[in-house]
Amino acid sequence: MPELPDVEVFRQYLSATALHKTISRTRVQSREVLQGISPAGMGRKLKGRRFADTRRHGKHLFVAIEEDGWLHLHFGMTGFLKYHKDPETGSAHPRVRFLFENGYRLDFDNQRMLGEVGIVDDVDRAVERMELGPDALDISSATFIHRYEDRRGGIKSALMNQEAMAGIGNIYADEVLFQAGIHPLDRVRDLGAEVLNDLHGAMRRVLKTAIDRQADPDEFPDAFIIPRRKAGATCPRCKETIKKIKVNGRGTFVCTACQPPPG
DNA sequence: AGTACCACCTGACGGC
DNA sequence: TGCCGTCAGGTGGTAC
Repeated sequence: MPELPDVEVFRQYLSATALHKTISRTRVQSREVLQGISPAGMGRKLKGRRFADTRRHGKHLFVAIEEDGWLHLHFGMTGFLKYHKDPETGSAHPRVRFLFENGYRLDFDNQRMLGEVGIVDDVDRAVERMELGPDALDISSATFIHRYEDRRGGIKSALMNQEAMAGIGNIYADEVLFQAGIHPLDRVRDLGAEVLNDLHGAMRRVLKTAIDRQADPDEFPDAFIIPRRKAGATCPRCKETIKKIKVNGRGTFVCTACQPPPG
């Protein structure tokens, strides 16, 4: 699930639920997801402290630990957060749990364990170390054009490259390209500054709309292609049949009428 | 610099 | 019902 809009919704959720509450203990159910810290180390770092603030960069979420560093959460393909009180109705795969003195807990659920939980001292340095590009909602049109105009290769893989720009994954890349009327296999170099500028605008609109709708495809506008990610669905714009292709090994949905394939 | 392919994990789904 | 291949909204390594 988690691309930029999903992680932004997680950030807002955590901010609304788990900030400023004293942590009584942590429970690590699957230590494979811990990065660079032991379960005991995690417990020592958090016990008796409170989460104080949140930041997001691309698909990464950071949670300030009162006066001492940041919790770093990365969700992989299957992660989400759940703040709840009842151990019975909690999440199905809670890999790490943060228990609060008020009886609630925040679960880091991560079915496939492709996510990561760690501690970092400084968010900016962590972003630098992971070699993440500018956040897709922060990047200006000028920087966007600058970073892409000389790239070789296809536009979809470029949008998904987290070093070029952070936050876009397989699903939202398809949506952004659909909204911009650009085929995922178009060569970046052939697009030109004007088209890149349009693409940047389409990207901002898609991301903001998705966040407005809580990243819930059921709430997306009719003009979005995300809720129609299945072979044989019809294009919301022209009613042609949506095609499924592979781009860099990833399932990719296109309307070849609205997104003409490269020559 | 890009891409193709495999790997990491767990689970759902369709075909036989 | 059971087994099997395939696929999945992420990322990293390696080989070309």
